[in-house]
Amino acid sequence: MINIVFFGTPAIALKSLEYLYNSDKINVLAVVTQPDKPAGRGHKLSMSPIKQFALEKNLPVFQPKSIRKELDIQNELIKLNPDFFVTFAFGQILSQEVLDIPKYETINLHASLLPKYRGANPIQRAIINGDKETGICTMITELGLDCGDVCLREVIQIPDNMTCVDLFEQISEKSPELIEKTLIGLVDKSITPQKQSEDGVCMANKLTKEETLIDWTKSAQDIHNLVRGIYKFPSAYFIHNDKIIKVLETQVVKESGACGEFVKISKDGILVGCGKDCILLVKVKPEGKGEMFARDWANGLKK
RNA sequence: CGCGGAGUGGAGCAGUCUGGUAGCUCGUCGGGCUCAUAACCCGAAGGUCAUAGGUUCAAAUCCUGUCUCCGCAA
Repeated sequence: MINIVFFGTPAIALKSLEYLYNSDKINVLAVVTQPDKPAGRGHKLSMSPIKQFALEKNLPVFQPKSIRKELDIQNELIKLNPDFFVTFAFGQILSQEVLDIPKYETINLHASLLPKYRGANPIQRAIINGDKETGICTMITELGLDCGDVCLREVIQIPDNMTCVDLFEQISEKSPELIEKTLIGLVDKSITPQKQSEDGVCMANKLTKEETLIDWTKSAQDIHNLVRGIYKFPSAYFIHNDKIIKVLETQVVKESGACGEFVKISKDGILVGCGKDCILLVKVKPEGKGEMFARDWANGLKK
């Protein structure tokens, strides 16, 4: 039986926690997650999905504002005498003192094929950049950002119409087993962590507001990649009559037209000119409104 | 009590300020035109205007409460 403490916060890590909790080879001693925060409309205090699960299963929950600074929580973790720490989208940087607590290592799951896309936002970046494949890695956590030795990796294909929501889903599905295999492999020494190559290191930075605004002078393919890369959240958008219009679904069409102009409105949607080819807006979400077909939105516009 | 937008035939909207016949762009159905059509022409069906009260001769419209959806911000 391998004893672990699970560090995680958002929904993408939930299946992994659940899987490890149900595994007969793994024993989850406790869960560490971000503090409850006022979130959403109305600023209601809400807890992370990971905490909700932990409460349901009566697992001990720790919620440090900063795990590096809160020695009392560190001491509690030491008392648990864990073999591993497992981190997955925890959202805080650990210190060497924390990394030294578990008997073996601290294992992190990162959602890219390292050393590509180190950092905060590997999933959406892979789609925005038009990559044909990405993946997940388990790695030994070291002090630098996602620079530790890689234990296991799994490739995930990105078809042309995959959205980040689909990719999140796949990563969420595939991660649990990879983590379990990693833990077992490290204990029985069947896995030897490999150094990351220095070639191909690149960072996946957080998205800025400017990046999510559609630039119609770019190629239709680039815009399409942006739209599906940040589908649902935060969504690519443009401004029309001073309102934010989010774009949820598009298709690249081999036609030409002036950048940003509505070239044609048909039952399929709104065809907009781009730097290269045209992009067909299929589904949009105007500010203050729900998701709708672009064609329906066009119907209601004043002529 | 973070800021704000919205609920009107099946869809998207206007009408609300200034109370007085339910409107627009589509869709659906029927008919016409056409070799044909997602195009065009003619016609029809379909709405207790989110909900509960109040004001009024009269409320989609003014006042009060409730429910629901959404954008920003975090």
